[in-house]
Amino acid sequence: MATQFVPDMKFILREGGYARGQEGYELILRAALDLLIEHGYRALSFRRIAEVSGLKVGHISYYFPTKEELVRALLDAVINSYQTEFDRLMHQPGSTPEQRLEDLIVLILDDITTKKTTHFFMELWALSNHDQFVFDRLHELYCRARQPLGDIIAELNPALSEPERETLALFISASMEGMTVFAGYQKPFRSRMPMLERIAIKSFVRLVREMKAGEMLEPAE
Amino acid sequence: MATQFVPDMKFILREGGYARGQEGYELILRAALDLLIEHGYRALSFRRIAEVSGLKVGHISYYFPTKEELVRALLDAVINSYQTEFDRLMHQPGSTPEQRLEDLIVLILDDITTKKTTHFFMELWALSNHDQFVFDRLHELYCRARQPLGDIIAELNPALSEPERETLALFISASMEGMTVFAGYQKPFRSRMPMLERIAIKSFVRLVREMKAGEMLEPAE
Amino acid sequence: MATQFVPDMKFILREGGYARGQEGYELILRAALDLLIEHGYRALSFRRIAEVSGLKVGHISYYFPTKEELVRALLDAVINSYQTEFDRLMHQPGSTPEQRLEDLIVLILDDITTKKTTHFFMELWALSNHDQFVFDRLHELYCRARQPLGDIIAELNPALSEPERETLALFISASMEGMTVFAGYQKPFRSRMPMLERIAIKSFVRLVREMKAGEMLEPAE
Amino acid sequence: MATQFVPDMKFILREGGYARGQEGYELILRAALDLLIEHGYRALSFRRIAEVSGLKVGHISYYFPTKEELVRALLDAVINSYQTEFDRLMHQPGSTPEQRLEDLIVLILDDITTKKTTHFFMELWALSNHDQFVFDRLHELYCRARQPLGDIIAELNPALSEPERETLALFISASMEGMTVFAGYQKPFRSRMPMLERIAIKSFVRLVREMKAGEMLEPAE
DNA sequence: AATGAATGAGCGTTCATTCAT
DNA sequence: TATGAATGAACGCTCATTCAT
Repeated sequence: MATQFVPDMKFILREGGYARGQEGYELILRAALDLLIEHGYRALSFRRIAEVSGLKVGHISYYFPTKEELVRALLDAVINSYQTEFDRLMHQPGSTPEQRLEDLIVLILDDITTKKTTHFFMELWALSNHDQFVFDRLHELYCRARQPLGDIIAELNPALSEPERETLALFISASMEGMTVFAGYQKPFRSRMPMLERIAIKSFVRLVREMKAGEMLEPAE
Repeated sequence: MATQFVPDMKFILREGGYARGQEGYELILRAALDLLIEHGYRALSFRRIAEVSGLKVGHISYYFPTKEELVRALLDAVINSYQTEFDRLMHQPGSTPEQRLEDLIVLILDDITTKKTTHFFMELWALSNHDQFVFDRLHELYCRARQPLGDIIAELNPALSEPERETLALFISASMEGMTVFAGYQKPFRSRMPMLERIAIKSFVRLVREMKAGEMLEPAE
Repeated sequence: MATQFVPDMKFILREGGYARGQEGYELILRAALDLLIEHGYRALSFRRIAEVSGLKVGHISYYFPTKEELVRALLDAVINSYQTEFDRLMHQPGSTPEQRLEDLIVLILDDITTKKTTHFFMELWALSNHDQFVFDRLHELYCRARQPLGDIIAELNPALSEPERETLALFISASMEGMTVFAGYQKPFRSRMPMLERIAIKSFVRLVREMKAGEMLEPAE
Repeated sequence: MATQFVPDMKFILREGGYARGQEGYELILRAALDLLIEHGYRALSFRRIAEVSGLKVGHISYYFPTKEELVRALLDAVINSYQTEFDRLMHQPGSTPEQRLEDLIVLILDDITTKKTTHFFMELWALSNHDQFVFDRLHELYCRARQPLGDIIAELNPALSEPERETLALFISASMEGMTVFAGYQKPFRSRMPMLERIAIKSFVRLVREMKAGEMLEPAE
């Protein structure tokens, strides 16, 4: 029934079990992610997963005894795949720090326009307000994703202290996440993402370069 | 500091004041908003609204024949209240354009740290991916909220074209929304919001001032 | 499907509600008792109650939000009906104390041979081992049922102390309950109940008459 | 005091000792009995047996293809063990018949206060109402357990006919079973069991001695 | 012998909704 | 207006059982 959205990510492997088991395990997680992205968390029920995956309801709770475990496994798998991809892409050798910063911005803002990222993270944001596990996993992911940004900032502006670099990275990261709301997948200003990208590059590069140590600590007079 | 846009919920009242039986209408929406903010969209059921409001389930579907109507009425009312407050607060006479921009930034970023705004908008973002009505109302709200920002930009940098000003306002607005994810209510970097505010002020003011016409249209060389 | 076993007892009335509601309420409890007696506690499910009563599953949890509440209401109703009947029958004016004791024994042992009493109490005994509520209600019922027995003993043998009378009543009451196991409804020695009754009368009357104060406190030498 | 009929569960072993893989068989029944006694028949599921025994669900239905077979094997084993112990303990040579009767009463009433006997037999009583197999096995057990009692009665009162002796044994046996309800394990009058024991001894000895042939056949005048 | 995979029925419970009162 | 009664579908989950490995 649902659009067969099958993300291109490697899921966590289960430990042990027969080969046949791994198939069902993956089918379930793929179906679950499909539902989450296509129809939101409300649609994430054992019965709808059964429909989409072609398995039976009881079979799903054979792999995941409770819904909580299913959700955790799903988030773990998807967040891990983001982490893996981020780690890979962000540490690739670039020429100048400016160029690497620019590449990073483009990478993230492009990712933001995908259906998967737009929908998945917006669900996570909402869930994280009422679910400690989601909150923690999300925090962990963002921390790791900010790390390469912090490294580049350290190169571009060595005068800044560690907390200052961190806060700057936070500001830039947050700014980019905010683009999801207006220029994410099928958002009203999706078409302006290229312009927003240029503004971001211009603004962030200058911000990092010209920020003076201590400057962000004093209240603006 | 920490000006709250919507200190109480008078806004929920329908025009014309208290007609007979209108108290029920208000009670329901108040309870619904409370549930949405405190426990998320999952908790927004007729039964729980009945519990919280002290009314009976049947009574709620007397006012709102379907859940969809209730949700729409709720979002309508709350979004309207934000709109009203935005319109009032953002047009208040300020000294210089810079000062007015700064005031606006502080106003929005402070509002973002409130429980109500953090939780309510994150629910809206998630819902807007699968519900056209939410999508439209949210778009409308943000358009009106960006208007005063566009006006200030026009004053600060008259050389920019209308679409350029709009895109700049979009960028700034999106950046600030993104702060919700990291420095919103009970978010991991809530305590750094003051620093983020200073960075935002510094960065946005310079960005608006120094942006050249046509600059954001060309790809970065 | 089940044999339409409809006990002749007055159920507790609900407070408030429409007249139509009382019907459904009684239908459910009657069906529940029917199932408990005919097929045991295992058969006491919302779905089987729905089948037997002709109502819908959801309707049953309208009256009884949880199964625990249903079970409690059922036990309350049935135990209350026993209490009412006991209180009525046991306090009726009899000629001599011996005659009243004999009447009581006959009353109880006859009741024990009914399907309702045999099956219902055996379920309760089993449940009471793992359910505090059942334990408490059962204890309460038996305490009240022992009271008239204690009164007769006091008349027949005024020399006994209060705890001695109580323990004697306990012994006699327990003895009679034990008959359920062998001479209850459809039990292997059901047909010998008349003989057991005569033994009981003979034995208990003599036991009460001839018991000496302090005798049951000393270990047999 | 407090002689326990079945101190450990060796009895559960099938004849022929430990064949290969028999450990599983024993583990399962041990776990099943544990569950039945600790949490009642409701807890007797393959899953919970698997948890308790450390085996896998599939493994349990390898030994016992259906739950019915498992339950029957369990009851069979446990009832057999009671039978064995009864036969052994009740035929041990005593001095006088009175003394042997007294010993028997003490033996049984002490056993009744154990958790295992109180819980196990109350489950059996309830099950026997809806399960012919349980009914039959229980009947058989009680018949054999009554035999030594009948023998003692024959010695004490040779004037009684065989059916009269049998009925007297039935009455005494039933009386003692009834003590389970009030003075069994964790029952409200558990602490009065010593007094009840003395009453039982006094009452039963006199009853057996003084019962006249034909007396229990005529209605009391 | 032992276990993982899979099934289908049933469990208590919540849900939005309809309708008579 | 307001509420109790009633419905039917779906929820997460447990169950005994079957089967391939």
